Amino acid sequence: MKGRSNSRNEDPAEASALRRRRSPKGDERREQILLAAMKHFADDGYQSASFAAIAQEVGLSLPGLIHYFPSKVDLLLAILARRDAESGKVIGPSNPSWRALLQGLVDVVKANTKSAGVVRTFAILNAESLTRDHPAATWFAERARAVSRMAAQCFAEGIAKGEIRPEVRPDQLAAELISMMDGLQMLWLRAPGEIDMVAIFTSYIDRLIAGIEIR
Amino acid sequence: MKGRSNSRNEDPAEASALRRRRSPKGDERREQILLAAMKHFADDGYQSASFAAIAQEVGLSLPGLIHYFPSKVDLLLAILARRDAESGKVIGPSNPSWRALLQGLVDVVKANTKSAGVVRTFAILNAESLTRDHPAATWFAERARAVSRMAAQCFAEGIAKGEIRPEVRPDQLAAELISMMDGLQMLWLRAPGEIDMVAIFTSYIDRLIAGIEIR
DNA sequence: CATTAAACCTACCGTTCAATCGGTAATAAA
DNA sequence: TTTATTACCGATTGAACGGTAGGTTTAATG
Repeated sequence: MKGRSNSRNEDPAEASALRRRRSPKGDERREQILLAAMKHFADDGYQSASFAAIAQEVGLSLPGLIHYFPSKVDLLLAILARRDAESGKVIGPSNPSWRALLQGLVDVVKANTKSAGVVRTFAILNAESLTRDHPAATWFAERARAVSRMAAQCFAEGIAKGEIRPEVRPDQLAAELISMMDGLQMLWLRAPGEIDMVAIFTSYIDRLIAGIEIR
Repeated sequence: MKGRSNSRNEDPAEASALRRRRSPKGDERREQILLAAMKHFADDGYQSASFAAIAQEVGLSLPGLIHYFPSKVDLLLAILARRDAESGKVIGPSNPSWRALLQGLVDVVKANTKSAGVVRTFAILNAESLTRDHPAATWFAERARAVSRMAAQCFAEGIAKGEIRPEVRPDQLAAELISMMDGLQMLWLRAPGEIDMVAIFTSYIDRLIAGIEIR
């Protein structure tokens, strides 16, 4: 009884929306809101950012904002969900070689220096999510875990192929990589412009490769 | 006219306390408060921690706490000031060789895994201080700057002495070190026990030395 | 012993904040 | 055109928060 199936409209997009009416105005609003929220979270963090201030920035009252995102937490989760969707498109289920992985990370750092706003948002939220009961804690934890496992897998294959020294511990090396990237971002957040993230990370990666590869 | 100089009491400790009466009970309270505050800041961060809850933990009402620390910011700054005092005792104005510096950092990481509570407090505050107008922002920024300059100086001397490859950029290497230490702490904060900070940092430092020294 | 500061307390205040209630107006679908 | 849903708003609420006012008791000092 859930589908009357009389009209010609049966495509998946409509089916997933399930009784959800769309309006172009609403979609645009959602976009504005997510952008404004990211900006506020980037400045003040999630906890200190004011839900009402975000509403005001897009020309809405607080109830007006709540119409789109029923609570502050929902707004945060929507931002994280969108990040999932976007990175899902880009990365895909590929399984790169360890050299390609490292080169890819360098590219990521390069790209990050261009889009400072988004990067700042997620770096701030990442740091803030270390506190107790933070609504984004599990998201960042799982994300770090996934990346770590992926990288460790690459290094393990490198060892198996005889390209990487066997005494290298894949999981530890993966943790080291993540630490360096997150740490660099923290330093960069504090003094953007004073620090050359790309140069530092590149020289680090070069030294890393030289240190683990079998010549 | 600032000193009446009639009584025999003229030692510096008394002079700096300047009309301040001491009581053993108060000193003990101050100690309790600082400890409780660090615990709360470690759990929730400065912003989300409740001033009144800290008071309650040491068996005081909020005004009772305010008697000792006139505001929440004052309490935070007192914690930072104490850290300054303690690290001032330990480090001193020494100027170690770059090898001694790196070994010292490894020792610091080792020591940190023992005293998790304090470390967590400062790591959380460090991360939180990245947000706008955070009361601890300048403290952490200046601290990072000081450490960075010190390390860069060590590396520069190493290059001058012909022990380190001349293409190494001292300031960038110093930034890399700080990034790694802060990043490792973030990862460790999220899953303490799951990550072997000492092992990861040690192998990183070993590879770093091998990569920059002239053989 | 007298004085004075320390060591607290109860009661209260002003603000900020996320969220609710109960609506109205526009608009898309049947 | 009817109907249901979207897209909002003004007023309000309740809780949490940092901080103040004004007091009393305890204890150190001269």
